[in-house]
Amino acid sequence: MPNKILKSRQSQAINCLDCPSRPLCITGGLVHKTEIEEVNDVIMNSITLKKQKHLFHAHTSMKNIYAVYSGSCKEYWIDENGNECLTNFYFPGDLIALESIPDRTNLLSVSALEDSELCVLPLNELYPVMQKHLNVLKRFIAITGNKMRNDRSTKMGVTANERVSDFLLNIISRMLERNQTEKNIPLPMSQLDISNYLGIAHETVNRIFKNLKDQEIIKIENKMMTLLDLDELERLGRLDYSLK
Amino acid sequence: MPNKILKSRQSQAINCLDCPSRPLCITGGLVHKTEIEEVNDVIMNSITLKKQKHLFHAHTSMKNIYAVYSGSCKEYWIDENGNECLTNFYFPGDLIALESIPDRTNLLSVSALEDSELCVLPLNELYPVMQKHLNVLKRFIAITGNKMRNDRSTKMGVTANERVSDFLLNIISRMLERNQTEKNIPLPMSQLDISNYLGIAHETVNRIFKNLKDQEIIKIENKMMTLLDLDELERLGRLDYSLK
DNA sequence: CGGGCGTTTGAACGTGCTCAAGAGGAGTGG
DNA sequence: CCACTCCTCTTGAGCACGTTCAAACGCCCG
Repeated sequence: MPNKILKSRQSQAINCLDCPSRPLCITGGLVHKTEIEEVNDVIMNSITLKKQKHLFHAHTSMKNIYAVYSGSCKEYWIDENGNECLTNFYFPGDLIALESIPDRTNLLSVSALEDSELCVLPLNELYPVMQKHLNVLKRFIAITGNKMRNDRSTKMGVTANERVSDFLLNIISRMLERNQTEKNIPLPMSQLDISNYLGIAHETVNRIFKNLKDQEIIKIENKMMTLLDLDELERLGRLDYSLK
Repeated sequence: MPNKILKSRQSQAINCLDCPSRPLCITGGLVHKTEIEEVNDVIMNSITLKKQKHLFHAHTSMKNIYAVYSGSCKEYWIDENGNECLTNFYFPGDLIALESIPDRTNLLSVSALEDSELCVLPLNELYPVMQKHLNVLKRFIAITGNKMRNDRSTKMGVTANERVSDFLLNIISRMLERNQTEKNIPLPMSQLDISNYLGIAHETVNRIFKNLKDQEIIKIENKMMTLLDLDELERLGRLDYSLK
């Protein structure tokens, strides 16, 4: 696994208490300082991951879960024809590898969409903290529930237009949670990634993006999206994210 | 909520220790009798649910999770056009309402596909057992991970043939886990349910079923499926369930 | 400066949808 | 117990959306 640098977390001044993504992450909603600090103590290391480098590959063993501190990642597998099938995108505050817990095996690969930093949470050290602090236990289980909801919600659309609109609404909703404004939505993944995620030809994704831009519903330049007409985008999709 | 009968669990002689679905359910893998018994003690009641009756409706508050003891359920929501969008099927040993934990709100409805029995697990009473017994905590989190994997795996196919094949492979794999033989796979849901689940026209589902039957890959009669040619079904799908 | 990736656009084909209609089966009420 | 209704399953025909194939361009990165 080249280009992956492990650093002691202390030396980087990364700390849950002043992490901007804390509300979304595992210490989100916790009020007692001791609870937060005990989770923070579990996270000894962080990983710096250069663009396109892998956090882990499919069919490897898993010991840690990871929290995105900065940047973004994609999760995928390679099918029998060599196609890259994307299963998820991860942004700051998201936990990676929750799926790998049952048999401690990664069934999917994860790589960075851009230069990223990730916090390392050794699973075996996290369990005792959950046992000691009910609020940490509740928080962790709530996060797994939120992931189930999020994973479900992005692929319900039937037509290509619905799927792309729902995808954008999902990204927008997650970015607004992360204190981005609607003029400032990062889209770090390529259109090809989006097509592989949605199970749609990349030409179709491109044409739908063009339509959305021509109709002045969104604007995209330099991997950043500006939302111009939320009402119309919600009308095109099937989901209600209640973004108002 | 008509036709829903709550009984004291004791009076029904339903007990985790001799439940046939225990290996798949929350006490699966546990070896210490005290652990199993303390989980069992949390489950005071079971629910008898007649076919088509609801366990709960969307937009209601949630206090319990449910374990299917017998029968089967479907989970769905109604979109703005009144279409029933199926999100999951639940079989004996499966836990229902894990998604509802974050905000204690059901976003989806669940109803019975056939007469069913469900065990009621009050969430607030389950937390202390997880805190006390590391193995119960690990088991619960493993189940959430398994659900994430299962939810993901059924909708990756792009073509209608792939989606139907993957759906059948998923059902078969879950039924073999439940000690069914490949000559004896229950399909309690209607073709309409399957089409609503897969996001495919029900006519298309029917035609693909007809092809699978004509090619002697499967046989279906009276809501029971017989698997005749696993190799061919796996070739048609995209997933590898390694069912051999 | 060259190569490769990502994006854009066009044209033709084909899968799967829509609409329509009928048969079979289960459940309900008289 | 039968008749009626509704739901599910089945099959056909035409159409449309999205794919596939092809080609060209811009741009990032080495």
